[in-house]
Amino acid sequence: MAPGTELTVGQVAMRSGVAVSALHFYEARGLIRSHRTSGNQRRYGRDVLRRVAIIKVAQEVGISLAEIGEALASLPEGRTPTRDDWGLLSTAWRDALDHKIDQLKKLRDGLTDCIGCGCMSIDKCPLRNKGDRLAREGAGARRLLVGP
Amino acid sequence: MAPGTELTVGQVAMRSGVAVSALHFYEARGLIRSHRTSGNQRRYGRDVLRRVAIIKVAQEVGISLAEIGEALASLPEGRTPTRDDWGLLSTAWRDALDHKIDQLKKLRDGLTDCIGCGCMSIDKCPLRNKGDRLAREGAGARRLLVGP
DNA sequence: CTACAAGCTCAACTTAACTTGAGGTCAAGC
DNA sequence: GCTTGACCTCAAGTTAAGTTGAGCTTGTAG
Repeated sequence: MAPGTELTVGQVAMRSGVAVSALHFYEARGLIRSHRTSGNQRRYGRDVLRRVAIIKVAQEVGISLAEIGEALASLPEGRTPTRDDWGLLSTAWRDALDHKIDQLKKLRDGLTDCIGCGCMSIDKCPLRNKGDRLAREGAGARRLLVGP
Repeated sequence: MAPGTELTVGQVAMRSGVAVSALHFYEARGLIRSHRTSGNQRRYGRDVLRRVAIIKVAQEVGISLAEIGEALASLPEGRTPTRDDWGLLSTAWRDALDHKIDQLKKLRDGLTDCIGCGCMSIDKCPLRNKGDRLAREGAGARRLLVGP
């Protein structure tokens, strides 16, 4: 296949390290897009690799598909995101990430402190209280942890 | 209630911020323990609050109930965990946290880089490559956890 | 031109971590 | 002694993020 050619699901799967079924799934969820050949087979533009990469990385970090979907929705459909598109997305995410990193650090430091503190009082334990705050934030109806 | 008294599920729920049903659930999973009154109602020792706190915090960090259960199993049954018990747990978990923070930073930096880099080349994109690496790592049957 | 690998759809199953509900029991206040 | 609210059990439902399988179509290599 000449470079620049469109990709089949299988190719995307191989290159992205994501299962074909997962790609179908992402498409059903609107996270990626494809068009079809005359024979009804999916064909993807190269931007899909970028999108999938983003999805995976974000998931590693515990961002839900729903959230990822919202972020990706801000990218223009069908064309490879431009520098500016990227800028918007990544700036927004970076802020969220910064926040999250910060919280995790606090949590970590809390843990470290708790090694020494004895923490007999649940109510005063900084760790516990942090946990509460995070729990409240991160949890819609439910939280699934692939992550955070 | 005099201090030192045993707690009912409702009380534990209120004090720990966890639903009664979740407490039942944890008990079924062996993460916490109770004994019963003559009328078959659960009564918890005070150590349960600490355990629940641990469970919640660990979850924040992305540790599964199964793993938490294993860790808690190493704590002596029935008594409030000591400082040393805590030390072991929190050291291990802090590593998981560090890992997670690290991943978040990578994602953030990847995003940041991508603002400027234009990243038209998927193959060279740092984000992409990170994604690949992660994909390979977690690829087994399915990954659910943060793995250290 | 015919295998057979890849694709397609759709429904059902999976796991984690709970929640909800039905149907029945216990205990404390009036 | 009765009513009300907290408990109990057990089964079934829920959400996320996919996977698996059946049954059928495409496309490509020999």
